Amino acid sequence: MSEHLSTDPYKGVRDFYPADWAKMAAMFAQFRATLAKWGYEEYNASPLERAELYEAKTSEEIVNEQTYTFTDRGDRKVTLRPEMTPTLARMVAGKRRELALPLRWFSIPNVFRYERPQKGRLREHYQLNVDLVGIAANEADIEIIRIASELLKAFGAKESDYIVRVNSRALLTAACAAAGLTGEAAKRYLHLLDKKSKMDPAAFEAARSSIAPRDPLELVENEAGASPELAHEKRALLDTIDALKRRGVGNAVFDATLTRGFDYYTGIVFEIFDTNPANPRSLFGGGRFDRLVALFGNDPVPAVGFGMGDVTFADFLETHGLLPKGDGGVPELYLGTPSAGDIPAAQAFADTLRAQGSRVFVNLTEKSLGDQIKDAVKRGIPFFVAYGADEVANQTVRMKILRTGEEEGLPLRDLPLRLRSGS
RNA sequence: GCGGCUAUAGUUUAGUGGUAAAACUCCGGGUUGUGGUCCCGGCAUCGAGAGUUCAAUUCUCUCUAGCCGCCCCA
Repeated sequence: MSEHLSTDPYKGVRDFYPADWAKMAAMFAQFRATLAKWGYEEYNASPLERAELYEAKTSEEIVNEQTYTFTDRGDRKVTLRPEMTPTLARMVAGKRRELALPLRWFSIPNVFRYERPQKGRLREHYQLNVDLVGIAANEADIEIIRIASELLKAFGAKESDYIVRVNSRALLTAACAAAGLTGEAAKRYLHLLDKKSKMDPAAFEAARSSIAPRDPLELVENEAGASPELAHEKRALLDTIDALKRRGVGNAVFDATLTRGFDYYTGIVFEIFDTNPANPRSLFGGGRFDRLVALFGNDPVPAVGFGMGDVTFADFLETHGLLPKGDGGVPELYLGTPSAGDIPAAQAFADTLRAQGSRVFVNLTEKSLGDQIKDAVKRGIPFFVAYGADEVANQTVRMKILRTGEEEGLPLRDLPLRLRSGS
């Protein structure tokens, strides 16, 4: 190993060999098909962004310690995008006047984070992002959460397989205000709340009382009437959750401890969890970010959306036996050549098949036909046809169905149609 | 950033203080116009470096990498 280059991919990132990418592509195809039904359009952008895009907009720890940031030769600070939402906000702000709101957009970007890889967490992953931009009303929140749920169902998941936890940053902010917490103190409290489910109750109480004399969470649960703002936000959130339940998301629940890590959320926040105890990870996370676009100097543009990582999602599908296989565009026909001299004619014949839509693999080796058949089997190609002097002379071929071993004789010109009818 | 475990052929694994075994894969041959069986042969400086020893793949240390926790979470 010392004198050769390593064949391993860089730490925490993956190679996608064709069989691997076929699985990813099958997953993405399902995303695209489902989102198309809801009128969502796909966009994309470069993974390189100005570092300042993330400063003070994402979360300090993430930016300082968990991004790939470097200085380019022109002395610009550059960051590999750790998430797509700031890019979306930038793109929306950049063409604010030309874009017809609302925007229903989605993307499947690769995003990067600099941290130690472990189960379900890598340094690069693909993340489906779905956003509805320009609608402040809770109809937008409902649509976005329904889509998240519908995506899972499109893969065959049942409502018992996952749970949709919903909360509201506006509600939490109102509760903090009612408890006398604002600014930094409120932020610290939210951070603590985020960890509550993993903490010992006594430890939480101890930490909480040092920040907040009165627990805002208690106000949310028992004394919403203490502040009109708080009562209003709680009512609004419960209405939204009720609407979700009535409209196809029967497994939506209110969870007052859900906060999400990003500072830019302003309203509803939600996460979808696998209910299988073996895979207790958050699958989707999202929320409303009504002030992000305005950071670019425009008028505020309300927006709500979510992100979902391919690694945890594939784990979910696998756990529940729902992973689509995907053939990855394996060729339909292996065109064998009795001798190397037959290759040009075989390619020419293959051209006529390709022109009619067939996926054809032409042998380029000098292997025997027997070995070529073995090769076809190994590649998972279903049909084999030898093309040489005999076939040209007779204008017929013998097509071998490798799965069964049967052979069919047929005229050359019928081959495309035969391929289309499958095995 | 902290901790635990692991590292032997392309892959998955066995094994030993006296330079390694198997299965599958791959390559070649038996078998140069039609596969899946079978048979034969080939493919490993045992992660890197240092130390102990007559001798290290094996023991020790350092490094590197991978996996798994913690932290944090997109």
